[in-house]
Amino acid sequence: MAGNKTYRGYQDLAVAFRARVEAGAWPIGGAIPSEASLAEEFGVALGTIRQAIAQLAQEGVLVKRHGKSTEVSSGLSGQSMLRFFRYQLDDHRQLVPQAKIVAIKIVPMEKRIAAVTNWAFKSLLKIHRLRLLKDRPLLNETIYLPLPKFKRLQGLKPSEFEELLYPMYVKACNVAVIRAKDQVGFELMKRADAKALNMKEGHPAVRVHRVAFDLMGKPVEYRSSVGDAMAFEYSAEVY
Amino acid sequence: MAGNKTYRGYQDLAVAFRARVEAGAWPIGGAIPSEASLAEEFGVALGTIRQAIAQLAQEGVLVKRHGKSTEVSSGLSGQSMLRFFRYQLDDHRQLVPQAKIVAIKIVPMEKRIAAVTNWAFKSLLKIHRLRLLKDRPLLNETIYLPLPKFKRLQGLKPSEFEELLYPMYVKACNVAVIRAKDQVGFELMKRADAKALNMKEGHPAVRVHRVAFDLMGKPVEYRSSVGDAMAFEYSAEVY
DNA sequence: GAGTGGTCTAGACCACATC
DNA sequence: ATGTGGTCTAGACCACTCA
Repeated sequence: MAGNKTYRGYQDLAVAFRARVEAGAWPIGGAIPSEASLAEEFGVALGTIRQAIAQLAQEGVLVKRHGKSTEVSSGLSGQSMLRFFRYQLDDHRQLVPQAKIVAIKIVPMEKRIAAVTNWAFKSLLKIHRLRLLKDRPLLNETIYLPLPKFKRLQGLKPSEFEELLYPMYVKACNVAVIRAKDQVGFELMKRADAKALNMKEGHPAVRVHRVAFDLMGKPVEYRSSVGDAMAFEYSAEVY
Repeated sequence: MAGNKTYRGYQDLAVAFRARVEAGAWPIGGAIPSEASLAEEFGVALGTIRQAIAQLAQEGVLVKRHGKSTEVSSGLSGQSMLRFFRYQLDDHRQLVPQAKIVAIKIVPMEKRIAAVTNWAFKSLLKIHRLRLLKDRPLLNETIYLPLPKFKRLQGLKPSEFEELLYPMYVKACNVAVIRAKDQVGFELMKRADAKALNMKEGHPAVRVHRVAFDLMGKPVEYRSSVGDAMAFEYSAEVY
């Protein structure tokens, strides 16, 4: 029915599927057509469709649900930096993390950000955000978003922001973050961070620079998070 | 020919293959039999064998070589902690990292180590090791190895150790490390670390605790590495 | 029970590495 | 040229989800 291009293998199918996601034909969080119907549509065997889907599932673009459907991933959710803090370890687990938007403004592109993100945009949405636990500020975050794509956040009031940003990106801007790269470094706390966190300037601080990627593998967010180094414990897997 | 057990799916095949690796029937770094011969041996279709192999390849146990063979992984090699240091970034890249074994001894199991590794052994091989760049000490490492398995390292002289430990584990003890979990934290440098690194006690320090896993997914090494926090930059991917 | 993804088969042909 | 892994097919049957 639809297969317009010359067919050259399941990788081409994966590309075609990706294109549908990008075009919005397969919306974020929604189910894609069944394997059987795709096989018919593209004129290939079921196994070939399955191989293409398996690859995209592996990359985190699609999520398979046995007996139900295969869906377009709606991205990361519980990946907050807050999980690296070891405050109140013995305390009750019922702590509700809070988020407070301090400021939102538009700024011109900065060179250092363009360098790590490869963004060619001219202006950025810069969001200043505080993360708290039991009303105590733990993380001072600065978030940079490319403006064409995230313009719907531009006019929002701080109170209209949700606690978790990634799910909010999906709803407000149709962007799903499925992968990120973190850089964890150490520094002496700068005045601005110290003020926001109610700590002393020069106190040992941890700084995490994160670049987040969407379903197409393109960088969609740059974030810098600063907190108390002595209470931070980062964990990661190495392969 | 060999299929002794009741066959219940490709996951059972994966288990059987893993068992062969563990038993040494398929030696580390060596090629396993061809897919066709395995299909015949186990009395299943080629595709089923391929699925089992794909799973183990995904887990890092096997490595596929198109046109050649599928091999048992010989593990990580270039995963040194030294890669997180940003000394002489503009300098020539030709820096040869060095490693110096300071001390080797046998110690009784420590509770905190048993807690994170689940080891039930009674004694450990404790290796004190220094990592240097241009003769400058950057990392002070303490490595704990369970003793039955690593007894062949016990009698070695410091000079007989190689620069990279993981490849050495393969050769000397038939253990391949294919995965690890890192925990990155900050602390004020303790006297012993400061002395080893030629720094001042109380200087900001980074500490990485690592648990390394072998082909069977079992923890085989616990390591604690301390360095100058100001020169450290850890990077990781988030999924 | 209908529909979906998961497993398996038997066989064909392609792509790569090696001699 | 031979042997290995990689791709694809067409069809069967199983396992899970949900109305």
